[in-house]
This record gives sequence, structure tokens and C-alpha cells, in this order.
Amino acid sequence: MKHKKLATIEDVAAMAGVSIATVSRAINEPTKVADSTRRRVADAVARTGYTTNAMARSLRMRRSNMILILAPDVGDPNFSNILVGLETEASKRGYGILIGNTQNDAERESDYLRFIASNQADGLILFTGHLPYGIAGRDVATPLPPMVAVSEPVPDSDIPFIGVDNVEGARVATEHLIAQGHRRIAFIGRSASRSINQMREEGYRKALAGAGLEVDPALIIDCDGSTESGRAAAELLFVRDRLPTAFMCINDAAALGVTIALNARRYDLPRDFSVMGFDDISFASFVTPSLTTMKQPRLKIGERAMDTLLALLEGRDPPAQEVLLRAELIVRNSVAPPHQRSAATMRSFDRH
Amino acid sequence: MKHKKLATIEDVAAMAGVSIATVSRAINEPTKVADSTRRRVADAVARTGYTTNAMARSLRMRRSNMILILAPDVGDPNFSNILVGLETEASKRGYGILIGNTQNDAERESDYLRFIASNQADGLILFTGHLPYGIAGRDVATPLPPMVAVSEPVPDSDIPFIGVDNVEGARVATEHLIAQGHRRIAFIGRSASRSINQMREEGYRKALAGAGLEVDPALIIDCDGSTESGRAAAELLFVRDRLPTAFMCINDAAALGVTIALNARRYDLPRDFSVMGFDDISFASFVTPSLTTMKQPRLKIGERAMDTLLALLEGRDPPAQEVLLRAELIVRNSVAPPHQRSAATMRSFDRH
DNA sequence: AACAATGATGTAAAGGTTTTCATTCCCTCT
DNA sequence: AGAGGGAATGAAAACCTTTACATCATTGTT
Repeated sequence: MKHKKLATIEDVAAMAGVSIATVSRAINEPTKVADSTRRRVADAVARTGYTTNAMARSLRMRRSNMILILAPDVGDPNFSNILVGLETEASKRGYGILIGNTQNDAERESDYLRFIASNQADGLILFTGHLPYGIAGRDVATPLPPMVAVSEPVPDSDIPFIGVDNVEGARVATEHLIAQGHRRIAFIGRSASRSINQMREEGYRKALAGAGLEVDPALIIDCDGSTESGRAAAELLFVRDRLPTAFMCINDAAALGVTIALNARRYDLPRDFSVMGFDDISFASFVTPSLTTMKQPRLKIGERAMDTLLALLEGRDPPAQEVLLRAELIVRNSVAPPHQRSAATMRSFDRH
Repeated sequence: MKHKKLATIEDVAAMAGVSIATVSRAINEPTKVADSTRRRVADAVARTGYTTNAMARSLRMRRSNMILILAPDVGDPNFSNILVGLETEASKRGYGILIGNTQNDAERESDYLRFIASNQADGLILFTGHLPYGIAGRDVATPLPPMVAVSEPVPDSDIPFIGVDNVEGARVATEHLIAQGHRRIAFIGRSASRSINQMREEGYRKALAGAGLEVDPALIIDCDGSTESGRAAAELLFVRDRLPTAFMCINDAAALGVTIALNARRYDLPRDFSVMGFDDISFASFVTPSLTTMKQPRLKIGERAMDTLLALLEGRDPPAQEVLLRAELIVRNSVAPPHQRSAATMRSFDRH
């Protein structure tokens, strides 16, 4: 009663006066069917309102045409825009998208693998920067499913990575600070574990080296990329009284934290200090001062990543093992030449 | 060769020395199976590494345990946090989540319905505020799939809605402005078509009426909720020279637009003007001045919506036709008592 | 004219479950 | 002792496709 029972391929076949095999062919390989019958079938399809049952199809073909996306934080602004690209490309090619929010929880990660194990998804997009927990523990004979890493590469693996050239991007950003006249530039974002931080630090070092500047280890501060840790990092520099004239930050969130710390100390930005971000997330242009930063081509990253995964999936040659897109310098108002007077001098001023 | 051929229920049955029917029962209805055999089956499952093939299961049960989420813009900050709640609840209950980014495009909307038609999804979460295009055109006998609306209700339908009480929220927000002493309060966000705008405008009017204030039609401005349209709306008031002392905005993005317009005219906020937002999206606290706004309990909205949909799906009584959660007033720095002097007086001042 | 090749279609198997119905066995009740 | 009932299990159908293989007719080749 509830289900009016959808039309099946058999209903179509009966109406068109052919076998179900012919119907299937008429739909999936039109060239293999005579024009006249193809028309009859098309007509019958239209009249019955037939849609092929994806479950039966997937069961038979061992293919679901679904892609599982594993991300540590679905709410992250950097994530959502890449997602748009992923979704657009997948949808264009007839694939659907499944979302798994792992929150960096091992149990959740391995739980989502049930989609792969049970054939509900054909491939995997990883935002996590590591293989999903539990995927390696499987039978050695079982090959890994097709995967593509995005946003953060998976170290020590041959998983294709699509993203921004972090070393190059951080170098360009740092060089912009240098070009503005800064000589003491802090790097906010050291991390022992996260490869993305390490690559950006490398770019920072390259820029300094290129300009003949020495790296001052006291100006390289740990930061996990959250706003709060960015704020804390800036504070730490004040406490230690080793002040830079500019802050090169691991990302926009951290840059925002630094900005908050400086504002709280009543400095005038960008006069007293310059702050450089990375990512160009949506609010970067809304902060005061608006954030000079490196823009990630997120839409394109998503599209390319999906394209690569589908190539892998469909047995075509994957376009490339690693696609590094250029991050673009977006000049706004948080970077300026260093102030004449020692920036380390506390300036107390009042806006009113 | 590629597929080492996964273990099927038959392999498990053979190893445990029972029929496949018993294996199925041992897994899905353990109480219907003798203890000893259940143990044997469990053992065999473990040894073979068996996972039930979701496709075969779905085919047989006419159930995919998947939920399709239709949203106009996956990148929208308001969306992503609700998504987290939806995902959490779904995952907890063994459901998966499929994402459809419609971009308000009729074709894309109807295209995504293929997931429903082909049994790949059992139910629908709508962020769009309207029935997906093409769903009504179907055979009258075909019942609509279970649906729940979120973020924006679907007018003239009996689709359950989970969200914030927009009338009440806008009333509270406006009352806060009134309590601060404002008498001329603009409403930025009139819309002829969007119900959410209309509800918030209603709350605004209620608050004014409750305080015995008259509604000045000149202070009610169209705005679609984008930053740009918020900016334009504020400009319009300046051009017309009908200035309020406070702006009640349809959402945070619009409030940001208003803030930008006021900053550009070099007003001092919140001294010269107060600005009230709605939603409390992530950057609301980062803008200068940080935005006083109404916070939506997004996580909870997502969880409740999914809970309602699953109830519908599993034939339980849906908890309620409409769940209206309270929006919470978040007091920050964009609202203050009106300035003594006429706020309409242009003040030119320089920060340095 | 005989035969091969080609093209269009049909038959039937396979994909892996869940579930109805039937069977068996054992226990309890009269 | 026989009947009745309940619990545990098995056999087989059903879910809806895709596709390898077989069949048949038609065209082209020698």
C-alpha cells in the first residue's frame, strides 16, 4: 500500500515487447540496439516512469558510484569550499558523495570504512592527512581502495595529493613581508607532527635564506593552527620579549589569533606590526585590519582531486601523482612596512 | 585478481556448519538463535572477516539507510555546523549521509531526486525552504519520501520543521536594542518571498509594538541576507537621509555589510550606531566591533532534525510537527546606548 | 550456391541478502 | 501415550540488474 511498487525493467520490457536484456542495453549501450527498438524502449521507459534501481545495479556491478569523503571537521571553513568543488565534479560525472566526519577519532574513522567494506562507496577522499585508522590492519591480500588526499598529503604513502604548493606559498608570503622591509619575521606555526606546518616552515626558511637573513629560533613558535593557539603564540613572544616586526602565520585562524593578541595590547595595526595569514578563508577580508594572505584555489582543488580519484577508479591513468597548485598572494591591510621606531616599544594609545 | 573476492554469508555459513538463513538471523536477530550456534557463527564471521554486503541488503530490504541532504550552498557557514549535528546523529544510528549541493538550480534539484527514485536514499533533509523541483510532478500515487525541513520551513506543506523560533528571536533581539534606549531602529532584511525574512520582520514589529513604538516604513529595507546587500541597504538609508540609531539585521552577513558601510563612512561603532546580527556565525566574534547577535543552536538543530526524520522513516511517531528552539542573545560590542547627539550628524574623525 | 561474418535479440546465470514457510525436535500437558 | 506447542533451523523465493553465451536472420564473399 505504501509502496505503489515502482516500475522495474521487466515492466518496461513487457510494454516495449522485448526482453529485459534489450531494455538494459537500450539504456546503457544505445548503439548496440536497433533504432526502432530503442525508440520503443525509450517510450516505455517514459510511460512507466522507470528508474533503474541503483541497488540492484550496484550489487551486480560491484560498483556504487559513490565517493566517501573523510574529514576531521566538516564545519571547518577551509573544508567546505573544497567540498563544493568535489561535489560539483562528482555530480557532473554521475557520482554521489558521502560524508564522514571523523573528528580525528580513531573509532569513527574505522567505522566509516564500513562503507568501503560493504561496497557502498568505491573510493575515498582524505582530508585527514593520514590513512584511516584500521585500514592497514586488514588482510594483506585485500588491496587498498582508491584514495586521493586533499588539503594535507599523507606522508610515507603513494596516495596522490592535490593541493597547494605549501613550501612555495609560504615562501612567497614571507618574501612579501621581506619586500616590505621586514627583517625580524616570526613564524607562528611550528609543529613536530603535521607535515603541512613543516612545509610552510620550510618555505619561510627558504625566503629568509634567499634574502640573506638569518633564522632566529626564538621567533619560531609552536601553533596548531587554531585561533586560540595563535593568540597564545603571540603572547609568548611578548612574555619572552623577543619581538618581531612581522608575523608569518600558519593559517588565517592563527593570524586572527595574533591580531586579537595585538589588538588587546592596543597596538595599531599594521603600523606597529604586520600579520600575514594563509588560506584566505571567508572572514579574512572582514577582520580589522583585513588580512593579507595566500589564497588557496579551493574550488579547483576539489575538482581536480575528484577528477584524479575518478580516473583511478575508472582505470584510466591518473593525471598525476601530485598536483601542486599555486597559492595566490592577496594583498589587504594587515601588512605594511615596519614602523620607524622600535616596534617593541609599548605604545599605549586610545582610539577616542 | 583485483578483487580477492570478499567473504559472503555463504562462506560464513559453511564454516559455521549452518544455513545462510541462520547466519543472517544470528547477525540481525541474535535472540532468535541458540546460544551455541550464535557463538559458532560469530566465530566464523571473525575468521572470515565477513561484512554484509550493503547493496544486497538494500536491494532485498528496499532500504538504503542513507539520508540525502539538499542544500543550496554547502559552503555557507550556517549550513556546515548544522551538518555536523545531522551527521553525528545519523552516524550514531547507523545511517549515512549523502550531500547534494543545489545552488538553487532547478535542474540540479530534480537531478538529485534520482537518489530517492533509485532507492539510494530513504529520506530527505531540506535546507532549501521549498520542495525540490520536480518532486511534485511525479505520479500522484507515488507518495512523497519522508522529509524534514531545517533552517528554513517549507511554506504551505506539512513537512516537519526544526529550527529556531525566528519571530521570537527577532523580537528578543529588537527588544535588546530598545532596552538600550534605541527608538529609531531600522530593519535590514525585508523580502517578499523568503519566509524566514518575513518571520524575523514580524518579530521586529512585535517588539516595537510591545514597546509602544511606531513602525517607520522608511526604516524597513530590502535585503537578501548577503554581505553586499546589507552594505547597500545601509547606504540606501544614508542616501535617503532617514537614519536610525540602530540596525536590526536579518543575519550576521548582512550585519557585517552594514558595519562595513558605516566604517567606510568613518563612523565610530558602537558609539554612533548599533548593529544587531542574527545567527552567530563563526566570524561574528572577530569583526570589529564584535557582533552582538542571536545564536542559533546549530548542533542541536541538526541532531533534532535527523532524529525526527529517522522517526518518520522507522514508522515511529515523529516527535513533533515543528520544533522551535530558542535563539540565545549573545552580547558583544556592536550594540550600545544611542549617542547623545543626533546620530544623523555626520562626524568626520580620524583614527590617527 | 554455400558459407562466413555481422548484427540484433533472447535466455539464463549471477550478484548477496532477508524472510516466508516448512520441517524437525523436544518438551509439556492431559 | 498421544496431542499440542514452541524453539531452532533449513530450503527456497524474492529483490532487480547486468552480461556471457546462444540463437537467428541478414548481408557479403567466393
